[in-house]
Amino acid sequence: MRARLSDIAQQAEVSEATVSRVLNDRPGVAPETRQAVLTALDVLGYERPARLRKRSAGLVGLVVPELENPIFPAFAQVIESTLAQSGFTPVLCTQTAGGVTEDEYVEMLLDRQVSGIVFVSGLHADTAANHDRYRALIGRPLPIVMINGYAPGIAAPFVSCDDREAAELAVAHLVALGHRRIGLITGPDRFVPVQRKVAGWRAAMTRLSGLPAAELDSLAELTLFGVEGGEAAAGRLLERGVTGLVCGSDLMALGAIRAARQRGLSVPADLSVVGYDDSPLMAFTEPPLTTMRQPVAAMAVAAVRALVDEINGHAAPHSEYSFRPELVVRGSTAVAGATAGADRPGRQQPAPPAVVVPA
Amino acid sequence: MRARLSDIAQQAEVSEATVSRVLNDRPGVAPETRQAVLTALDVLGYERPARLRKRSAGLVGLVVPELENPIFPAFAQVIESTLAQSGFTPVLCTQTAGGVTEDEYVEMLLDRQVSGIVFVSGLHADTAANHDRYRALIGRPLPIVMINGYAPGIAAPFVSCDDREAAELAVAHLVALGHRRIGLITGPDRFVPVQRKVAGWRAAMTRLSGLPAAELDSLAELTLFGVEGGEAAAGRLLERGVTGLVCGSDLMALGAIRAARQRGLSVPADLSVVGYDDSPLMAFTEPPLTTMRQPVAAMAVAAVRALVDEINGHAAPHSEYSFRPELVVRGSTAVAGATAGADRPGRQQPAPPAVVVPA
DNA sequence: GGGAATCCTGAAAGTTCTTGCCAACCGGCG
DNA sequence: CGCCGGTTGGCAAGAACTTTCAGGATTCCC
Repeated sequence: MRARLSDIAQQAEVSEATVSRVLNDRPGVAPETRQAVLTALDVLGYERPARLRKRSAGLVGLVVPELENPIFPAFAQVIESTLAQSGFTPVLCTQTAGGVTEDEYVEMLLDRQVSGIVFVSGLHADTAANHDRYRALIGRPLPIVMINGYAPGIAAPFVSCDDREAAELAVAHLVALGHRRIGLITGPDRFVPVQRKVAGWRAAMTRLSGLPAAELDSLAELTLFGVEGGEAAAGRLLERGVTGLVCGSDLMALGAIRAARQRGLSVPADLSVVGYDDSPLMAFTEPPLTTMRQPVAAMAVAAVRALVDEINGHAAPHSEYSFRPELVVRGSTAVAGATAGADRPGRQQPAPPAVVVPA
Repeated sequence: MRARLSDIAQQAEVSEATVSRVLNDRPGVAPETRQAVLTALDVLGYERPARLRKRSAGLVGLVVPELENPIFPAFAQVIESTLAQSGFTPVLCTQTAGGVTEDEYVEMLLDRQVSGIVFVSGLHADTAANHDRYRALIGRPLPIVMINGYAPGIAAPFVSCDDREAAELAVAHLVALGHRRIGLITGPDRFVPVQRKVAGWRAAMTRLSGLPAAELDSLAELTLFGVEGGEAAAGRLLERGVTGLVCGSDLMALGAIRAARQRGLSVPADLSVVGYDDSPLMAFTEPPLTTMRQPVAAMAVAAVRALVDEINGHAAPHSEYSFRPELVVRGSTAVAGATAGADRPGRQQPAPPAVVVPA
């Protein structure tokens, strides 16, 4: 049996009339009385009308694919604090293997009446996915913003790091160190950022490495994201004689370093590795990872600003904001052909400060 | 003016009686008619009662303090997938500096009618916080489970890693390597896990190190969580001649290693460092970090199982489930007095497999 | 200290919603 | 064709909720 007004009135020691006033958010009730009624409401498990729920507006969904790659917690953290500064309450939704899918999360967020949704590396980055889901959201209308990925025909702001440029800069860095056989390790081909990195790598290799185009195909390994994928792919590429590797994520780069070590090779003396993301802790790895930094904070601020503008009715430009990656030179890249242990006696001494080379 | 039953009946082209039947979820209404009424409800913006909202049940809040320390994403990921397997939809809430507080998140979760809440390292671990908030939740009643922290007088299941044991094992490991002046670096004193680590460290030091009790006080540094806190504290302890350090988190351990390097010391030759958590990527750090592993998966499963039991009305024991930490020996600890570069020529070769020493 | 204005509250009157009953309608089936 | 089960509308009684109105408390001003 559901609680009735009379029950609540009894619990709060007021009259039914007062309870009714509180429930309908009408004036003429003292704040303490109002609070007492609300408390009684909760005690008896009475369902509050929506208007009494604080900030039911101001909720923003944040959908990220996973938390294992530290770049995603990093994005989540920055976006959340930026949203909070704008007065919105973030609701973080992360997919898990065999768990809740992006669509299910979106449905839940719609039920919860969110004001907008930020997608980080979601299905919008997957060319094999149907993007009608996003058009449906925009049509409701519900403001959405996409980070790292692009799909044509979706009238929403896109915020991306320039993957193509990142791959080109990584290749250029390795070429400048004397490398020529430079492999690429990244994720499955259906993802937009992967395609862009492949394009950038291929363009830079064609321009700078002097390798014949036919040979390039054998130096690109598209594998699973994560340490293990990088490890497996690096193993295959090392057999093809690469001395430099451009990786699509820092985790893949760590996997590649592990693969090299397992073959008795030293990084960076025998193999130079460039990561991608500059996710947290990469300065503490062995060796400290040279990587392409995504400007996470700037991207988060841009995404939140665009979303807030849309929420407030000021349509943001529905184009792609492209952010420049920075090359962060640490210890995983070195001049090609340097011998292990010669002038690099391990990294026992204080690590040299990272050199940041803006694009 | 709010929509009335008669308006909805008109919109759906049915009678008021039918609308009333649908609203109260009573039998005797054809599925198509029911759907038509629900549609009319949404068209007119009538607020549906909770029971008609899709999957409003099955939502579980997951409150974590931050995402910067990788142990928290790790917990979140495992708990989320465990919850998903039990048919619950996790809602992850992370606090951010200057952003949403734990209480605000809890209030939002209550509004969203969650079935339960999991707190990871929340205010329940803070002895300076008022724990009435948790008693109020339990009184609603709402099932809650706490991870890593304990507060007496809260009738909820607690799931913790045995901090005291972890600190003792870490000290024992360092003592076995010949260290005697072993410092402790951990967070502010008001947190339960900190107090327990201090107690464990003190007990083990008294038993094993031979140092006078009076001297111990100067070897414990309570500082801020995070890399910078560890760095600062390690600097102070190095001046007091420690050769081994037990740290309250992996991030602090990384900070401690950085502090040692900045003073020209080598880890582990001049200073051995033990972390805590075995958060992801710690096998890739320089040097690979010796650390006390929290059994994250086991703890998550236990916490979720307890919560699901409570949600289903089978009260779980309201005591503390204490999980044993494991010592994971990697490269940041070595025999005391070993000279830099002598028998440890850097870690250029494949890292030896980590040795896991269960408690 | 008194009086008036204001705010808050409860009783009662008024409105909306729920429920039970029954008849009407519809389609399937013997 | 007529029976039958399921569905729906009409109606009315009554329950639940809202609003009105007047009384009581508080405060402020003189």
